[in-house]
Amino acid sequence: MEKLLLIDGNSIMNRAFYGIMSNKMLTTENGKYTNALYGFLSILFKNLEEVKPDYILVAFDSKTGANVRKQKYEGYKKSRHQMPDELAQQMPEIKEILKAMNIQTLEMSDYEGDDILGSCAKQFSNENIKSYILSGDRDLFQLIDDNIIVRIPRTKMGKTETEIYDTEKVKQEYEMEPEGLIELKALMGDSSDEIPGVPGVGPKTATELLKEYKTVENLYKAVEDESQKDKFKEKLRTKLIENKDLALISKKIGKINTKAELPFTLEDLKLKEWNKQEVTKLFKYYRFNRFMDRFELNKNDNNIQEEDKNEFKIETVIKDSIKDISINNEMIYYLETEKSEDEEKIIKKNIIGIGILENEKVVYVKNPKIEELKEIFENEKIEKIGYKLSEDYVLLRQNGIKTKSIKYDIEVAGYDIDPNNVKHKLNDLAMQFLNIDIEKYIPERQINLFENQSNDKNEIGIYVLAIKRIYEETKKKLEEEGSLKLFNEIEIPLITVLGEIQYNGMLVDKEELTNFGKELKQRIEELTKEIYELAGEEFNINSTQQLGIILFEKLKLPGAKKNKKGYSTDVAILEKLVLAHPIIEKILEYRTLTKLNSTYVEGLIPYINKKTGRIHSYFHQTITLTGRISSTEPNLQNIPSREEIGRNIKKAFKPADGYVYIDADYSQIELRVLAHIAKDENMINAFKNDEDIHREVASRVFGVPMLEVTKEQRRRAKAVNFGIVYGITDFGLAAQIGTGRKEAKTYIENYLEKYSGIKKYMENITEKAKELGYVETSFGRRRYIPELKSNNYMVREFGKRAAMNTPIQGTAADIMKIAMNNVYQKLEESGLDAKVILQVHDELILEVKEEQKEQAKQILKECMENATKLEIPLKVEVTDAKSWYEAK
DNA sequence: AACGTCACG
DNA sequence: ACGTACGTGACGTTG
Repeated sequence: MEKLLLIDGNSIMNRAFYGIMSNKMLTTENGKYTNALYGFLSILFKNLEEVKPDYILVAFDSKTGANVRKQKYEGYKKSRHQMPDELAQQMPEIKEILKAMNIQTLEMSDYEGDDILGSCAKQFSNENIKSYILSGDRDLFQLIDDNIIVRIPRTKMGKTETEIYDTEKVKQEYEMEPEGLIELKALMGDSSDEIPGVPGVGPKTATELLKEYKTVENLYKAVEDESQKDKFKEKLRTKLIENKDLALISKKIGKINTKAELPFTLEDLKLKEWNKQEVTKLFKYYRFNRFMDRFELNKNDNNIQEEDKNEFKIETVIKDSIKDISINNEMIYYLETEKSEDEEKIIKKNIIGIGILENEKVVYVKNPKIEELKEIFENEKIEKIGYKLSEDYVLLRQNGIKTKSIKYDIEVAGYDIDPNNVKHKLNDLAMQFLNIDIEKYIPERQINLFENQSNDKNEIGIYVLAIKRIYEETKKKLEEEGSLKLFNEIEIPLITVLGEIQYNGMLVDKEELTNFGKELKQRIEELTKEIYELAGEEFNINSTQQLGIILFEKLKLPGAKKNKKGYSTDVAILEKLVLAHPIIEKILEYRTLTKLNSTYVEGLIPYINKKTGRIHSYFHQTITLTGRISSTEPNLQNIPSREEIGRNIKKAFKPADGYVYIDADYSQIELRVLAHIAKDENMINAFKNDEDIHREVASRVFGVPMLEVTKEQRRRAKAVNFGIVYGITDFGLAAQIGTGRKEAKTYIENYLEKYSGIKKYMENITEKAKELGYVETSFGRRRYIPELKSNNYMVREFGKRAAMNTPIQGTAADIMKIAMNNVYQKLEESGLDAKVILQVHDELILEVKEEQKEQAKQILKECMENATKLEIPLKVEVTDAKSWYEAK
């Protein structure tokens, strides 16, 4: 039997583009993007290997392809995003490459790629020819039959896998024959292509209906038959009847055309030899070294590739004990771990090996002994250099090892060089800084039941070598950027503190949380009933789409605003409608309570560690663009605080018996930083005099004496203060304080006039940012802002606001980091029974032995206030409390 | 996976 | 004329 591989060119290019998009390195020297090309080819090669086709075709959408369907329904693919330029550029290029590979491509005017694939598959397949359709698009499932299979590539952890769909699989997943999917889509629609379907009918309903009626036409026969009226819920029947047109049109446009007249025979699609010379030329141009190696295209011209390969090699030897390794004052290492199911672990991983650089070799030790690890990791004379050391810190800490002398973390280095580097996998760093795909140098893991150790050492060896090289590269870059001080003095010490914070965790009273959850659920149930009652029907209140329809169509409430998916129903909108209908306040309360329950009760409980009774969140140092820390699994930096009802959650956070919390927060740190950076006299004086800053601003902006500032004026001034820090717009401010735009504009103008230093700063910083392409904090933390160079006005404006905000938010973040380092240091030296357990940007919490609280308080306050010296003092408020709730 | 929404600073 | 305040993470719905 012969095989025909049919490839959906646009779809695979799309997948490839988004799949490996953030690998910045996938560009040629002159900055051309090649990621989609590379990804497409990877997927292509994989499928060629797996399918081993005899015939092949790649189909592309034509420019006019969607028009035919648009004529039937104007909404079709209407708001589909235009292909980004970076991808569009690559479309002709892939066609050129395919041509060099002698692979037939086809685009036909008035047909979409789908139609070509469908036509080929249906017209060429029979018992002797099997078709394999390769696409990222599930719409093609409707084509599946005994001789047609669909293959969907997925990227999983950087590797591409293929999901294979045949008739059986479709039946399993959709409970119907492939052909039925045409009917399914006709009823439920498809938002990505903007096929309307019948509004209000989703996958569930549609599937049920089709089980009985098989086709849309059949269904309508029954629906329109008065005698069968009882077989349908009344609402559903009405919906179906009202939208019959939509259903029929949807079916038409959802159905792939399999009748296109093809300009070739199967014979024309025969797989042929490549034009090796052309392919080599192109691969070289695009720097697809990996493919060149793989297909031995550069065999004859012995060039850089071979050297490269030899260069990135290191001898790895196995030793039984760490003791057998000679380690000097510096240790470049990689901890090998595996997932652990142990519920009691804080980070659910086990250490299963370690690779350490020893002179020009890597030594690999399998299952290192804890005592031996302890000896080296707690040795202050051995400076540690590695990757993701905060995680290692906790991993070792939970084995009773307190790592000392952390010197260099390549992940943090990559982040400090450019926080836009979102990818942090070791391989991503290697790609970026070494221009090397380290996977390439790792021999495939052999599955060998008897001796599965044999290959680990080589893998770990490569990792250690990569760490060493990246260390050398990033160090140079940090130096060039002038960020070495920030890195060495702030970021590196912080790794330990963040590790400690995660290890320490926060004790949470599960019972208290559960009880609060019960109260919430009870009230939620009441509210649900009341809402159904007021709406006159049951619906999913959590569904913004359904809610929007109830509010703005059924109840005809005013002020409907559309977003992408329907009506907007956020608080701002709802609050304006409180008086318009009694259902609104119920919905607002429902929203608040379900949020609390699902995120902070149900969401938090599973994170309480079985052994410690504590929540040990991650605190990430390499996520934000400004230098702040972020917290996940769970996020402890957004525990409710502003509203009383939500604050109750904090009652469940309490110190261990005999301990108290010491909670300190910086007062107005961002505005103080702004005053300092902008050197604005009025603002500096206000802080020096310890004025109520919002009142002071109100007084100037509204031109009234301090004592005559009204509550409302203060509220507005406060919003202006916040707005200024964010890079204010009149629109944003107006939305915030609920006034007209003009009024907001006057406030801003008044403000900038009174605080002219700030006005100057904002002008200067955007100017400078445009010129240099980046902004910096007072401590030399840099953020590149490529948005400033965008052709799009909106994007550029955003860039300006980021340029204004980042030095402020970032400097404040730096100050807090310094304070954290100093607090940790001082607490260690003092020998107090006190632990740092949480940071929330301007708030820092310790858990301290009750008798020692005064000493700890003093240390915390002093460290925070004296973290740095600004034009104005830093003010810190400290309290002690028996729960987080009480710390106000 | 994307979106809307909402919790925090 | 357009569409907008900065920085995060989690959840539920929808596709």
